[in-house]
Amino acid sequence: MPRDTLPLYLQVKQFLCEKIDSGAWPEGHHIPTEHELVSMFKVSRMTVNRALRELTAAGRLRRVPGAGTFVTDAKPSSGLLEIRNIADEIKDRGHVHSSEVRLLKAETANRAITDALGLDQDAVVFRSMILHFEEGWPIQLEDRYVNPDFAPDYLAQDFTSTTPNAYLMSLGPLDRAEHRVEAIRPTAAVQRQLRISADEPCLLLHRRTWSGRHIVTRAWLTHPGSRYRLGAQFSGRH
Amino acid sequence: MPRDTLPLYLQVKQFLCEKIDSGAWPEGHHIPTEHELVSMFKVSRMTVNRALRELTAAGRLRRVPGAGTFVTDAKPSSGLLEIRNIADEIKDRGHVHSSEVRLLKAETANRAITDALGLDQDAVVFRSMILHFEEGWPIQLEDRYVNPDFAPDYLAQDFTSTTPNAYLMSLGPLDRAEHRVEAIRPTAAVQRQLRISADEPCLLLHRRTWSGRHIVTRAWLTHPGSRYRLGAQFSGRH
DNA sequence: TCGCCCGATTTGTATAGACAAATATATTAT
DNA sequence: ATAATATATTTGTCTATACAAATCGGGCGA
Repeated sequence: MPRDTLPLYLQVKQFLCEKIDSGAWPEGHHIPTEHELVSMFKVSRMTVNRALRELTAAGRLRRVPGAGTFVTDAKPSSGLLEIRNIADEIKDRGHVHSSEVRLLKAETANRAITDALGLDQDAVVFRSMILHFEEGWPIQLEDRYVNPDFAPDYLAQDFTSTTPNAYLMSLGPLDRAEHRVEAIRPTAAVQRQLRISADEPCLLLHRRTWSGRHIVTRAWLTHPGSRYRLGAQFSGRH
Repeated sequence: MPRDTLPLYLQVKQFLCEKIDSGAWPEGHHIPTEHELVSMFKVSRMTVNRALRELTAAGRLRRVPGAGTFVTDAKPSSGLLEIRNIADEIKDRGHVHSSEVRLLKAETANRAITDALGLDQDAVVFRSMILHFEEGWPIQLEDRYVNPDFAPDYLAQDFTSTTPNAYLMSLGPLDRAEHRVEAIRPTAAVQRQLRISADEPCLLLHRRTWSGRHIVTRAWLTHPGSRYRLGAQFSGRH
């Protein structure tokens, strides 16, 4: 049922989200009451109520009967289920994302890599290493091998403006992914890149992505333990 | 706003969920129209609409304007950090699982805990600490707070024969869970329990579980980084 | 027979009003 | 001053109604 104008309850949601995202309403802030929003938007209370109810279900607001509606203290953590690129994740937190390409070349991979990508031994594969920053702080070191059959122009991309994940998804449907999460000690190279000490634990997210029956890419995403959390929500019936 | 009787829209949701879960309405089934549900439950259309809208948001129904409402084809993929108990996981690997109960008592929790469980301040909550072994090696330290309203007999259970997770699931439907994964340095207590050194990173899985609108349990699951990996598969569109 | 139009059905959004329940605030009594 | 009480505020649920938009089905005409 597309329409020329956005439904009223979505307009209210949009307004509220902007206030929260911009930081105008910090965590714990007491937002306008339903009655006030009714006056502001000239809509019925049911419409305002729906907007507030949905944002509450989404975890952005917390409502206390008799008291008021407040901005949720805990920001929603990143989705582990969804294959998101780190840039979107950071932007959703209202932070600035930037990245540096540390390596982008073709190389003859070892047996483990070619096997994983379903290629012949000694086949040439693409490799990229990209360091992602959140508000200027290193937040993820992305070490990635890519199947050239799937992305022949991979090396020609500018990965400071788009992420490998976003680029690969634009080429075709990525229909399956496998993740593994580990807590590890950083190697010397990782320590240097992420600017952390040797005793800081790291969260390593290992990801393999399929398109059809072939593996498209295999990535190791290393995060500093002190600056990153991986989150996921599941909802069932009610 | 607890009440003696379940809100009408939840009654409708419950009815629909039972039909779907029992298999009475298979995938793709055309469920009764809003008008029919209005007649069945003697409620207003807005109430029925809310129930259907929320189940659609939860991914259990698919609505087509002008056509009808259908049971979703794809079952919810609990693929990722599935709520498995560690015992099953270890057994699936063909290994021997054992466990030791290190603590099992009622205590007056701090504000953060009672808030999380939706209880009054200074309310008494149940707490358990259980150490799980795989082939005799410590593999998980489970520190858990439980809402006594949901599991009044929690303290009387024998958690060497059944896990807290399995017990809680037997009491009622756990319909929502939130996970967070971190890489952390072990505390002194954790080092001792898991028999690891101070420089060994640990994987901390933080889990909150809901039943209806109340949090049932909050658990911290700490694994030694060298002996544990968290795996997950996810298929679907992007 | 095939295609088109019109009406019936179904979902999507929106309103105004109502009462209940939980909380906060002000008032009163001790 | 403190405690108990009354009042106002705020959220939660529910109803009856209305119109819009999308789809489906049948009848009509070429």
